[in-house]
Amino acid sequence: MQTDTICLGLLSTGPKSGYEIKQIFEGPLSEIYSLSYGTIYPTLNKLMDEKFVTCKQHAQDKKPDKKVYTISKKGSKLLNDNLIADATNYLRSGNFGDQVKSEFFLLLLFSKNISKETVETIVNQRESFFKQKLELMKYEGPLTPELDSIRNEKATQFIRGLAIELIETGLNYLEKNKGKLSK
Amino acid sequence: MQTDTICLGLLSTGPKSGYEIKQIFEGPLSEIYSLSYGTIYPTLNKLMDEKFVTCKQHAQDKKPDKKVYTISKKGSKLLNDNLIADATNYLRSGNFGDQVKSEFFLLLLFSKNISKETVETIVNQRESFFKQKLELMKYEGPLTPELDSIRNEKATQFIRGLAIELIETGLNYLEKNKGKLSK
DNA sequence: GTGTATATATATCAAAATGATATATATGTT
DNA sequence: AACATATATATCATTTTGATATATATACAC
Repeated sequence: MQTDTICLGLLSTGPKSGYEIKQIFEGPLSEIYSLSYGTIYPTLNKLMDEKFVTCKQHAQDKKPDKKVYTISKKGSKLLNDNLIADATNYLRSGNFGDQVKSEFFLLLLFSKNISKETVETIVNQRESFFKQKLELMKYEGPLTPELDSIRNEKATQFIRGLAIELIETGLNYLEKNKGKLSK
Repeated sequence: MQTDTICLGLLSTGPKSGYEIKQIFEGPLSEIYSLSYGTIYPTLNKLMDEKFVTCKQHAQDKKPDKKVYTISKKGSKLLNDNLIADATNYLRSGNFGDQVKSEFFLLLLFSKNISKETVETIVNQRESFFKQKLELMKYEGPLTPELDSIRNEKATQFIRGLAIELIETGLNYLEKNKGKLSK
């Protein structure tokens, strides 16, 4: 799926800034996708040029202007067309797996060449990182309207439930089996 | 971690061709990393130029020559140095999460715009794909020596065990909760 | 028997994405 | 006083992807 479509999809639940789109990929959607600022900002500018989104600049005290993007009718049409094409291509492709890149697991894979103490630190840091992430994932309290519009989506709830189970599975596995690495 | 280091790490368990490196990222390591041919072949050529690997060309009846790469002493030294630096940088970075990109979950996220039947087909295809993958992951029978050298690594066993649990978690979640998507 | 698909194998390259850096300010911490 | 972190956007060299090309064998359907 192109980044255009992803941004339009996120904006279809309510107006957002580039910074907030990035936050979504560091929070509720971090287990299913990621995007860098270097992709998000040029994409939003391109969508603006082609009138798929409109932009309101909010002056803020002493912080850079916040540019909040809203999807246009033309943008909604594009989103719809692109999603139908993407779904068809996905089924045609025959590739139903995800792309994963894990620095953590590569380090474990080649851990023969790394000191035992360093490997232990790496595993411990991973565990506390994901314990914290799990708490954030389970958080039900108030959010900014931008993040709330995503959280309330049926599909987001579905994805969040899965993300929680995947993190718990990974965490339990690490705790039970990490001894096997150093043995 | 640079692609150089990843290729050297895989070659450190035994000589392999570019095609076999790709196979590893489609099989036992697919849940933790991925690389495309467009990255693998140029990297192997670069490693050759700089004498970090040597290459033996095996003529095959009517198939392209198979180029089997072996790590050199110079390459082993580089692997060791790079891994120590990568481990240090990883701990310093504070970013202990993985990078994930899932076309499947993006399609679910934006499934409002996709017909109910198409969404059902997408979910069913995903399920049969991962059921097959699970069987492959659990396979204990004979393998080519190249794939066997990776499978026998302690760390690979560890990663394989986790991959199996993650796939099972994902599969069970889909089966239990897919009804919630269309409701 | 002829077309189609898949598997073995490597190579290349335009287009896309990353990750680092820059800019600017407030707040909190050592 | 120095340093880190959070809010916010922008840019760009380097890296990666994903598609395409080349070549042959096997297997399966029509």
